[in-house]
Amino acid sequence: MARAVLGRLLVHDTPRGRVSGLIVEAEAYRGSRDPASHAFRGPTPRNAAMFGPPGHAYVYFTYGMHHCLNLVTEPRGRASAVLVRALEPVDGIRLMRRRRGVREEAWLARGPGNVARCLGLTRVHDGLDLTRGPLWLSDQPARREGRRIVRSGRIGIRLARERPWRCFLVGHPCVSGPKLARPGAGGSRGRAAARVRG
DNA sequence: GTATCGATTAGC
DNA sequence: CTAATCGATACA
Repeated sequence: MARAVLGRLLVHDTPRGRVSGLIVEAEAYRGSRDPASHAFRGPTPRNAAMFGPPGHAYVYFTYGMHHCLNLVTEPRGRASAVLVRALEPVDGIRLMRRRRGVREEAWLARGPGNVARCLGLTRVHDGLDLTRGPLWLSDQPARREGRRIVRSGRIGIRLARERPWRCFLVGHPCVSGPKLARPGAGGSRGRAAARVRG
């Protein structure tokens, strides 16, 4: 599913307008057999949506300040989800800029915390049915602009990081990751290269 | 009850 | 590299 959602349009319609973007990076998290998954130790109030029906959202709050969006992918009772790590902004770019305080389009929805911020998502949206809106995935065919899909280890976790369940569109400017130098973020070249190698 | 850490980010 | 900042988790 992490591969399958790449190039698909993710939309959030609200009174403030429509914001949307093409998914360009996603990570799979599996339940009971994935130590990195929030569902590894069984159901809790926080991860309940992961155990719910597929096609719903799992939105969690972390580091005391960020929200992250997952798409639940397996039948009720079997926890599994895909973390949306980056979008190519399509609709509502003005609103995204306002929410992020950033001008550059490629930075708006790079990283899972920024994806949720751009889309205006919080725990309120946890459990929403993605087939009914206002948060939904477009039926339009994937727009991958001819880019190849590759996999890598997952980012930002301690356990089971080697599992190749991060998928992204090669070379897409909106993809996150340690190999990308952010303008103004000096001196991370050597360390970043080492991390990519590992 | 307290201590620690996190599917992150921005800034130095 | 670290601060920010708070809910979840582990453990006494």
